Amino acid sequence: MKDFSQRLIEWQKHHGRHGLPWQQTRDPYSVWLSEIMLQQTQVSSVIPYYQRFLARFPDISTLAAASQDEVLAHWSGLGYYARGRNLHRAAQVVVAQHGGIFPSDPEWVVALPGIGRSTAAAILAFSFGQRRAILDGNVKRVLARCFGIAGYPGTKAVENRLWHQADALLPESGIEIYTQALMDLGATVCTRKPSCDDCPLGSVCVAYNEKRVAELPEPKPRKPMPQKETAMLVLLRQGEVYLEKRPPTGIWGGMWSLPEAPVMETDSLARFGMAGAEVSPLPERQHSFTHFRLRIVPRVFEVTALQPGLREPGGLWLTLADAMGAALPKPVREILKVLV
DNA sequence: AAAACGGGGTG
DNA sequence: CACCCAGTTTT
Repeated sequence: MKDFSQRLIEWQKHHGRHGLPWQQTRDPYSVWLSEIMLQQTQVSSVIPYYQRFLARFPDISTLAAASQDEVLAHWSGLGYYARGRNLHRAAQVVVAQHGGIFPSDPEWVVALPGIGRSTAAAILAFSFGQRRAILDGNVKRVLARCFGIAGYPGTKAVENRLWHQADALLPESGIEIYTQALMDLGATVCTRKPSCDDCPLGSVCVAYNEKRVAELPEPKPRKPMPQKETAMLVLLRQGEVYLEKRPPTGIWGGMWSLPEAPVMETDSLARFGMAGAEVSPLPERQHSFTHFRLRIVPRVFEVTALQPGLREPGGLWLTLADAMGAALPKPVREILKVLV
């Protein structure tokens, strides 16, 4: 598709990103370093790290000979330290297996730790001018929209179609500027909230012309989160409420919370060595965690008797005011708020 | 709070 | 192969 690549290349000349440090070189090691650092990290954050890193480790052999500690020290602040560890290990592989020369065979490149198919293609295109397709998150978005490719790009079938398109679209020449254009368009125009007015593909983009820009690419299908439920006991006695400290790890680790009981349980008070009467019910609430949703059924009791000598480890009677000053999970705070 | 990210690892 | 993960930023 000449139209596609030519539009991108023309657009790149005026609207793409130019003059970045790693665009001034074809040294494979420098290009490699930039591609790794740019994974999940924005250009502006990468630039100072890239320059410091190259100053200290100017070539693959120097990097391979360094200690992991020193490599990670130069990565410190960039995040995703597995990238730094993989880069370091890969440098040692390049020294051991390729005499310190970065390989130009894609099979060898993808075999290096931290380099997948797309990253390998980017490195080989930018450093050796090889005509290879990239397919990162940005490019997936551009292609899914431009060619109206439905389905979640994380599935093999959709990904295969995207790779096939990406391959078919490659220009005969100008792979470097074209590859950079795809990345830049995806990063600056064809974003999740795209600026289609500024897009050179507007007239050919299926999603744009069918007004499906917001629907493509399709998001990952979410499995319905497990729904759990618990009763939270609001135990009141002489104007005080009973709180207990949660275990240090897990949900709400180390925070102060209300004692919990199965929603069905009828004599929950007995488990706490107390007697009393249940009073007005409070409204239920839903709380969402990363991995499940929790239906919270608050149950309020006026406690009239404490088992003598009761020692609840981690339990504490607090005035409502003091309780509200403690480290409470949000739903607990909201339950207590209606009582003050 | 939830989605996205690229590579790696698991079943 | 489909799926999940760790660790982080963005929405």
